Amino acid sequence: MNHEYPQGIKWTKQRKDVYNILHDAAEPLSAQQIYNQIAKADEDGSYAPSTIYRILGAFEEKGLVRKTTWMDDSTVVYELKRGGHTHYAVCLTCHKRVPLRSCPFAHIHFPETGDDFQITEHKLELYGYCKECKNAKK
Amino acid sequence: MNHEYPQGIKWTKQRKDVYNILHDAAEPLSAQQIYNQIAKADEDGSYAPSTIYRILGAFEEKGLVRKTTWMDDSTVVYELKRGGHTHYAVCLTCHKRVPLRSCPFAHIHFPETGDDFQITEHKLELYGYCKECKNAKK
DNA sequence: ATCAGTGCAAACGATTTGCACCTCG
DNA sequence: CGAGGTGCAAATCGTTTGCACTGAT
Repeated sequence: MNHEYPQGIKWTKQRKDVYNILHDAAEPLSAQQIYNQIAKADEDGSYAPSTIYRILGAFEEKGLVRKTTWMDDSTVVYELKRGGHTHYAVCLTCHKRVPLRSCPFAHIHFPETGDDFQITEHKLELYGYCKECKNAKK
Repeated sequence: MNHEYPQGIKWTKQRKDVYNILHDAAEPLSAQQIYNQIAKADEDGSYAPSTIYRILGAFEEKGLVRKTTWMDDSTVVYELKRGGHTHYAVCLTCHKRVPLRSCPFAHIHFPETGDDFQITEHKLELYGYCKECKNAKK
């Protein structure tokens, strides 16, 4: 836990735990995943599920986290807002997710939308087959 | 209803109705939206919600529809698989969706994924502010 | 001390499932 | 006629809410 907790919010034990889990996560997590992780780690009884949801809601309001869903799965997931953003390639067979090492839009302009729509963010997911599943199919 | 129904599946009245609605839809629809549309149009009592879900599930298995979610909203939506695919720009204020008139990846290569991941599909959503909401903010 | 945060259990909305009946092919 | 589809109601799953209690500042 060698990191600072952002200011302007009350840091209870529960909130710190959730924050730490998101901080160490390799990819966006659902409320359930966070709950399970806490339940496993915490001997002294875990938190109420509702608490996790409320904490995530509070984090979102404060702009600490980004709320999204994977497009192939309707579960809501949360990720800490860091400097940049990451896109993923998702395997259609084993559902493994591989982060892209760069954003294809870094130096590319977005297409016109017809009206003068002002683009500020974007989300991209690639789908296909990972090395293992591709070979397995042969 | 001047269109053919794909073969290899039993075409009940209910399935035809759902198919027609998806056929005429401008964008992906949720089971609820389809249900509501049928409930409104059909005087003679509408279908059981479960029927809509089962029909959509059957369509997906047959490869007739594509199942997705909007990334800013966890609702599951379905769209008929047609020739191409469409991306949308979503207004962060009024949630209006504007279809892009072309896919930015039409002539652009995907970034490396590290492993040799074989990309077959992709999904993109742009976020920002539509003309009206952009002006309203001033 | 005070007010926001938490636990618990009940409420909710979307989706699924079991079972008896009905219908397309 | 027979396999598969449908309606209904109960069950499930993720998430939200009301209320009394607890804890951070």
